Amino acid sequence: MAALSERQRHILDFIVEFTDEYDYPPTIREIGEKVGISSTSVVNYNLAKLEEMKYLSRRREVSRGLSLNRVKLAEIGVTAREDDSASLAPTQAQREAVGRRFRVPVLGKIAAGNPIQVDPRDATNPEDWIELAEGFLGSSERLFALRVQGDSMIDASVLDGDIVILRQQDTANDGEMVAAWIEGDEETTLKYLYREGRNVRLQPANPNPDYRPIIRPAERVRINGKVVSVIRVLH
Amino acid sequence: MAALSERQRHILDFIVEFTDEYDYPPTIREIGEKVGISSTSVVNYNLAKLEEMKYLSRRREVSRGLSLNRVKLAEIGVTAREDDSASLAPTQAQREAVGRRFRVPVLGKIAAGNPIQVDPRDATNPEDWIELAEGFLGSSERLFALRVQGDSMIDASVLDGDIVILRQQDTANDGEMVAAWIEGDEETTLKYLYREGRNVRLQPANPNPDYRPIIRPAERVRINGKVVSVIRVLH
DNA sequence: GTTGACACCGCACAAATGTTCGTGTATATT
DNA sequence: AATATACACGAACATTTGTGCGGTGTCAAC
Repeated sequence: MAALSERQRHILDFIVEFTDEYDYPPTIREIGEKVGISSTSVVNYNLAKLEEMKYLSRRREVSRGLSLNRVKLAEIGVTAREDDSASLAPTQAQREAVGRRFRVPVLGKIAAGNPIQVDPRDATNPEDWIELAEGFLGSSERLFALRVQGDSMIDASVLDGDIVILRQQDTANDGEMVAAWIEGDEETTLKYLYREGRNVRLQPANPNPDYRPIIRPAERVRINGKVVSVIRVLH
Repeated sequence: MAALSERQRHILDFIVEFTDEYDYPPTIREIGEKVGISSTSVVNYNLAKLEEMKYLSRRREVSRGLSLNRVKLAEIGVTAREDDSASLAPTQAQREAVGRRFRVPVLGKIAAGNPIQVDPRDATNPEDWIELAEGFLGSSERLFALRVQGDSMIDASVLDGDIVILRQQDTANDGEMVAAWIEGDEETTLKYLYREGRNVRLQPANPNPDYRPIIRPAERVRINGKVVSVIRVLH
């Protein structure tokens, strides 16, 4: 699967921003204007690509017929608003009434061993939701979850089958457990993060020598988020 | 200010329903069709009224240029979807799967050698609550939580500071992780359970020889509950 | 009975907007 | 060199879609 071009990322960013502001998606021309594309057909072309990659769905011959896949967007760090689509924000009282709970989408599996891509099929419809109380993990903003596959983090007491909850962020401190996207390899993996000069070392936590650290130039590693919680369900 | 006509209410209902399904608002004609209005101008007329009454706002000369005021809608009982995090709306099945939320009391700390009587029936003063979604752990009945102190279960990837969620039950199968009260020793401990004849062996999961199995007559061990989930919050 | 506000209809127009086609330019592949 | 592919451009086209205007019917007020 092809990776996102910079242009496509801009398009996604803009659609999110626009939709959040107006409650309806932009037209092809509105996208082109903002992203700096003079031709409507080019926008159309890229939208088709984005649909192929499941970042959004389109309805043919329908104006503004876009529907974002926000779950998939979270994967690549395109953040959207968290709360309601009300153009007039809910009052404080209403917020209280609703309660401070939030759901976290379990986007798919992340291989902590042999790195594989987060399964795009499951990304459309998260396999599950984890519901937590605010305050438990601090802010409810920008959280998502992944199901761990493999044993590479076993020394960190993260087992195969565990669910890790991550806060979406682009950076992290040395020694923190992160989910990272490795450009070129086109893979997402769960590892400890260490910086080493211009490089980034993604360190597994398993004494088995099969699990080797992955060292890549910093600019080719994009951090998806930092692990803030680990959840295990026994059977 | 005039009240809502039945037609206008239908229009609002439809816009909400449509937007929830497609992520973009309907056109004037789409509204007319569904609500049973043959003329676009009539829809337009009523939309103007609705805007006057602040139920929505419109952008002139913009297709689908509607933005609902969900707060105002809530006042008159027009319900919208609860969440909007996923643009591809959850299926009914998924909605059901998420189910109700419930809170689990964190009753206290549990540690070998640190005698803390834990009585799930006496949840008078829990130090905290964990909030979970039903379906996540099955029934919400008879669940409680404890904060782990010590490393006796480190080999089971249960670390100091983790929160274990237990289902209150008097018995458990061999190999299950349980919280057990040991009469005579007057302590509650978190261990693996094994039966050995008339005896019960409570087995820690730590290679350190300091952590020895505890073997007691079955009648002197009371099982408080079985661990069904482990939760860790990183800092 | 006339007036005027209100709700509605049908239709035509113009603007907005998605689609398509021919073309060009790199880059990789054969 | 020839071919294939991905990406881009511009223009024309066709459909979608909001707007505007003339007209109808009802009802309460004057």
